Amino acid sequence: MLAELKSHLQNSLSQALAVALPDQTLPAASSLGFDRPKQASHGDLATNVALQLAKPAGLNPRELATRIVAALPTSEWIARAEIAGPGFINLFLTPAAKLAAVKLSLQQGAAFGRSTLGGQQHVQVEFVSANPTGPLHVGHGRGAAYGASLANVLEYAGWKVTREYYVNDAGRQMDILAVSTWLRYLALFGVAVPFPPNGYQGDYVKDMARGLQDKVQNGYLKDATIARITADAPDVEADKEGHLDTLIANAKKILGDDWAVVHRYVLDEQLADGRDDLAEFGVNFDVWFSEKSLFDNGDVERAVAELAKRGHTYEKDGALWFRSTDFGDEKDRVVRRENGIYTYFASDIAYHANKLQRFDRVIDIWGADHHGYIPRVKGALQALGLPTEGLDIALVQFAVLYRDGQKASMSTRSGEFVTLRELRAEVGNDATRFFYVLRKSDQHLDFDLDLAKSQSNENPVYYIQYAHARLCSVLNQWAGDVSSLQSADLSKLESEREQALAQRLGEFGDVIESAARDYAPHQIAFYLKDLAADFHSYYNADRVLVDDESIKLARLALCQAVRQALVNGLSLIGVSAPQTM
RNA sequence: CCGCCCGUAGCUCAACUGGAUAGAGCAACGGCCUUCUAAGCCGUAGGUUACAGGUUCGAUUCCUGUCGGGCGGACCA
Repeated sequence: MLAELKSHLQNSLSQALAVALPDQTLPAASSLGFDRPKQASHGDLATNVALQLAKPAGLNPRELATRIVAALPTSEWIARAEIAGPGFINLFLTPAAKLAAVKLSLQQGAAFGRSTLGGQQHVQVEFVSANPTGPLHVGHGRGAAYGASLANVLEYAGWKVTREYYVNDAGRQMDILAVSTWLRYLALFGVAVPFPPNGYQGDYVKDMARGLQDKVQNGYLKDATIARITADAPDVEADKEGHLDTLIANAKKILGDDWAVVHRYVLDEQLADGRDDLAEFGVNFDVWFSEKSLFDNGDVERAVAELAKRGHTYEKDGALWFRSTDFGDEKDRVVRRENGIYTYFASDIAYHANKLQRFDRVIDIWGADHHGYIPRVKGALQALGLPTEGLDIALVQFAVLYRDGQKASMSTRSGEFVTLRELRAEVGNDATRFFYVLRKSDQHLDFDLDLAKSQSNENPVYYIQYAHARLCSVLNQWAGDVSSLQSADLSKLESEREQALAQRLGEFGDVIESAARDYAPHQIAFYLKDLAADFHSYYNADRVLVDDESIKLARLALCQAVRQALVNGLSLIGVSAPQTM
């Protein structure tokens, strides 16, 4: 409901409460809420204050409700109030109240639905953050769609938002990618080292190898031989991880300074690929934050030292442990290994410490498989004396792709994954974004490829877009100046369907705030479906372009107002609003 | 064995954070195109909200237990 209407109703109700319960301490007007009843006979809005205040007041709820209604001041917004059920107060609104959103939408245009809920606080949304070791797959796609939509919604609801991608450019995985690429490169010159089973198998690695060849020809061939590369390597069957680590060590030796160049090359290639992929998907980032930079500038060392200084670490078996069990974790965690190398966890502590200093609020979007990580991260921040209330971690459940009723598998190493790029090419960006965001993020997602692809009424994404196209068509046929519709006489909108549609329009701002508060952009998709449904129903029942000029203008005003909400809402979830279909 | 998420119509999912007779889409069935886009509309049918207790005026929602599914439980990331 519109802010103006809401505060009016809150004040009216508050006045009535003061009369009905003169001796009670009453809730603040701004805390009074209203429900939207499911049934039309229960009015347009309902309040349960009488049920809630009955007990402290020592009255029965219906009696209290009667007193409140009797004390309710008369209003141009409230047509009447009724008492129902155990003590609900049902409010029936006047047409003027229901239609108020139409004018507001016309006036505010692209800002219709914006809110000041966030108070311009600075929030960071960190998402995707996939290892740049290969193409993004459909699981990353869901995190991307969710994170981008959430960031948009928060921004629209009055936060200052920074979209950030944490680049894991420091770890062993990048080394594995670099050595995988180099081995493929060597193979181009006939140096056929047996490819390790736990290396990166995908064709994109071979593409990068050819890219290296184009760049430097045989410049990285050095004096590599199978014998030198596999020197001192344990048997693959017995110890494949050790085998791979030895290959990496030998590659570093053979390549010398060029190792860093190859490493940098594969990183840049994969980051650029991911960035392009995401940009085409309508997902953009303000900051690409390097994990490696945390090591280079000493942040990791400092964070661990601070933990130690505060007495939350101990040494055991040559490694340095963080006593995370003191903070609710199920076991203590290593931050620095026996070999002196910091764990991923250590850089993650430094990263989160860094983030909490930069922002009022930090939202991490993680795959649900990382849930076990939460206690140790929050524990470490607590141990550092940082405000963990500022950190929210939103888990996104897996997306499982179905094709012809069959599960499609996805494993990066095996190279048999369905990439985000393939998915987008097959399904289209709009349907992909919509399907991803149509489920609550903590719900497992069955992504039905055949349904998403279908260009038919089975596909829900077209339902909303079609409503928009119809609206455009009507407005185009009228061919008048849309801005003139602001002065239309809305009292001509007398039918129930028109008022219901206008009322739905008035809920848009509530949905934005609710979606922002709950980190739940799916609510917007559902709202848009409802709004489109109300419009389709109206469109089918009544004609817009009628002869009566004032009625026509009023209806066009409603159309334009609804169209604006559809455009605004669709853009938040990254779906286009086509003018024709 | 332990921890987290989940279980709602045949299928895929909602349910305004504890409200009234649990709602949509698809699939099924019956209607509506010489009039602004039929990718639409109108209607019918479909439920013991996994199960058993508990909390209270009131539970899909909160608590306990059972069953079932997913994911975790590295000096990997």
